[in-house]
Amino acid sequence: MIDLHQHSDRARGLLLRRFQAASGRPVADDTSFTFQGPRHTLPAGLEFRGPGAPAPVVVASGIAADVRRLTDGRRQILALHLPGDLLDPEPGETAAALTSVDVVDAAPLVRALSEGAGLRSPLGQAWLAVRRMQQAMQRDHIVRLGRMSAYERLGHLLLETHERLVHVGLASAAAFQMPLRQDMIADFLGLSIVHVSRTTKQLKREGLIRVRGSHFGFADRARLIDVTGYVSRFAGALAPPRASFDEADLRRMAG
Amino acid sequence: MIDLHQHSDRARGLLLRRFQAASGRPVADDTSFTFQGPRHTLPAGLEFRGPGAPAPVVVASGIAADVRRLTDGRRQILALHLPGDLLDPEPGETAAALTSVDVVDAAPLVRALSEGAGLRSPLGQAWLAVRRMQQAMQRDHIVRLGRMSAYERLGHLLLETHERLVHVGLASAAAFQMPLRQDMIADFLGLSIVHVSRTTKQLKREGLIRVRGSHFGFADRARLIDVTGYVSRFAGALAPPRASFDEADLRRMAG
DNA sequence: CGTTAGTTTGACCTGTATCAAAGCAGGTGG
DNA sequence: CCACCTGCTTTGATACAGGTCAAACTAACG
Repeated sequence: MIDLHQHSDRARGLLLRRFQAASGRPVADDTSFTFQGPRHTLPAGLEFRGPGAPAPVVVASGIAADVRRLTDGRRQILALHLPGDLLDPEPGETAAALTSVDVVDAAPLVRALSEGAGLRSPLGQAWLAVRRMQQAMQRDHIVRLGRMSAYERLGHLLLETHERLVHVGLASAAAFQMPLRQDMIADFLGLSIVHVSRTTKQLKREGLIRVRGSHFGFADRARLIDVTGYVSRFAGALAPPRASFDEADLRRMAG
Repeated sequence: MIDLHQHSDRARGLLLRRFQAASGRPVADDTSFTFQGPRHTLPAGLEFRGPGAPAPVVVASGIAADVRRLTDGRRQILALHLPGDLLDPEPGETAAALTSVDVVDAAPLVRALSEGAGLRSPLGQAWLAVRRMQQAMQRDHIVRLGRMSAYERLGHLLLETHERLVHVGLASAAAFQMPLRQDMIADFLGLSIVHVSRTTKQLKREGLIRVRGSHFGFADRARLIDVTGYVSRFAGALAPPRASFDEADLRRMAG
């Protein structure tokens, strides 16, 4: 009971930080929505297809991902969902819990947006900002896979993941707990496990990162940003929203 | 004048076919919107940033694309826009005319949707279907780049492009005019120009395709679909939504 | 402690890139 | 009508990034 509330509060806090980071503006901790149970714990390895029963959902802890699997077993991770992220697999797509994942139903938020505040509200704008950011990262991912070397891909991913964690308060300025195992990194970056290991070593050797277990630190973040061409997709980096079609997004989530 | 009208009508016809193909339902040729000038011709090679002057826009002829360029000149094509497609670059993203491209302003359509028909209408639903389809193809692209061989990538692209052209009436059942040069294909598939040439030859040699200039034919489409794992993203092909991660699944996968 | 899941290393192989040159149009001007 | 561009594709030779296989290492954990 108490546990449940702590969980919902945590998810709420993370989500609001996320909104703030994506929109670039503080989002008042208004009372237009609250999360209440049921809270689900998805065991590591669980794969499920969207739209799910409690969907969309907010990740409270653990790492989820959108995945595709080819007939011969090859796996490609399409996107990562860190704590505070909205998880809402498209119809026909598969999502997976990479680690054990706690989620809370985001329906109250959707309701608050479609009935109450609306997309014009700060909350609504933040929601849209998050979606735009997700799509921008999806495009980043295409570039990473299509035109970057393993070395660049890994550095880029580390910078992106770190930044996302920082913005929900789960990492300090120059170091973080990497939440992905090497096999997941491999399936995300389109590489083999072995090569991820070797590439990590190379980044270390060349003085760009420091690693102890799953704890990563940036030894020379500026240079890493330079060599990977990393561009932040958070607030400041995004142009202001366009007038048209805000409605579309809402309906998609609602219907 | 007359030319202008022909152009707008053509764009309108293509767009409606596109809507129909994406939504899987005939879209009545309602009069809720019409395209009128100005019609732009974007010269081949032009790059521009969204949101552009006439945005969104419908491609009437030619090929446009969303592109990213790395600092050292490497280019990655994120998505292709064939005739009948909506082109609406995100803020901060770059679009390019790969060939000379004729476009018409899609504002009338946008107005019709936001003021008149609404998203619940057949037209609105078709619009949403197109957007969903674009996103599905974007995810396909990630898989192609991350986990498929050059051979698979190329075959997959040919099938996709052909299908898209068929649905706007620009290709017959088993052959089509490939609208992309090999350097564009390379930048789309994350390959070198030379390897695209070699891979094309291999597909030919193995009896999957027939090529004469830019005219491509499928010699054994079924086998090509099989070997590339191609899945259509057009209407009928979308899996019906399934209720998911109910407790049953959780239990089953828990172990 | 032994067991297990994850990472690292080494040896080797292959897919794809790179470089450079040669073929092949389709158009232009002489 | 030929001769020559110019833009695109193809071919060959070679190099390298990244894959595969298999074994050794590490660390957490019962």
